[in-house]
Amino acid sequence: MELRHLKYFLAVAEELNFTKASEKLFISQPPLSRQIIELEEEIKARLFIRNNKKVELTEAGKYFEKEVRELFQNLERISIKTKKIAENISGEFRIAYISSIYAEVI
Amino acid sequence: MELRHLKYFLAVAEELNFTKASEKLFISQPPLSRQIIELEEEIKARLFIRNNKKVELTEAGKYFEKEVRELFQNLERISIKTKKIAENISGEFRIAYISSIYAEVI
DNA sequence: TAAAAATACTCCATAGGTATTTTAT
DNA sequence: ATAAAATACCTATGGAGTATTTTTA
Repeated sequence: MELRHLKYFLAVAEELNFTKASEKLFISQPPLSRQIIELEEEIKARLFIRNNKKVELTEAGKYFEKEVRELFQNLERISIKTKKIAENISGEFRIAYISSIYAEVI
Repeated sequence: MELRHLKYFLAVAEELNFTKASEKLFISQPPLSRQIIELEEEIKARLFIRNNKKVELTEAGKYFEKEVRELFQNLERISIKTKKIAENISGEFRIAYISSIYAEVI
């Protein structure tokens, strides 16, 4: 499983239409279908019902969507905070340096 | 960013040695180094210090490791529960079917 | 019969491999 | 002098595209 699978899943869960979701993702429909099938095979759970012309989320799919949305939000939050920590380290260093009576602005 | 990047990051964070981590991941060292650099570029934070022969986590890297570990645990939990829900749905259906007075064991 | 998903292939981008260089002790 | 990461380049797996078939309402 890769984040790609999860991202594609969210697009289909939102559009409930593989063709529309593929356009939104700027890929064609067949690879999108394949990635979703791969995901369903990997987690061993059917996520969509493609019975009656319209695509629906299964109960498992509904749960998965909610959780995967949170997971992406988490990842975003983690990435931003990691960047902030990296900046703060150099930030603190810069302040300490400037606060020296020998400091020059460079 | 893909889960691959995060998985590789955790391996290096654990081994603190790119060569050993690459062996553990069954890939060679150069692609591992590249994937880690890609990750650092994407989140715009240096995760490792490769100064003095030994690899160390930066402060940002330490935070990122902790959070990414949790993220993977979450993903595992989500996947398992999704599978359980999918099984329960068919499980309930089977019970409902068998409970019918017309039911046959098939 | 029409709209959309699945299948069958082809192509190509990039993950991964090999060889080598750089770096730091 | 050595151990390990980075760089350069090559290979090949699998993600994405195109054409077509299948499905079901």
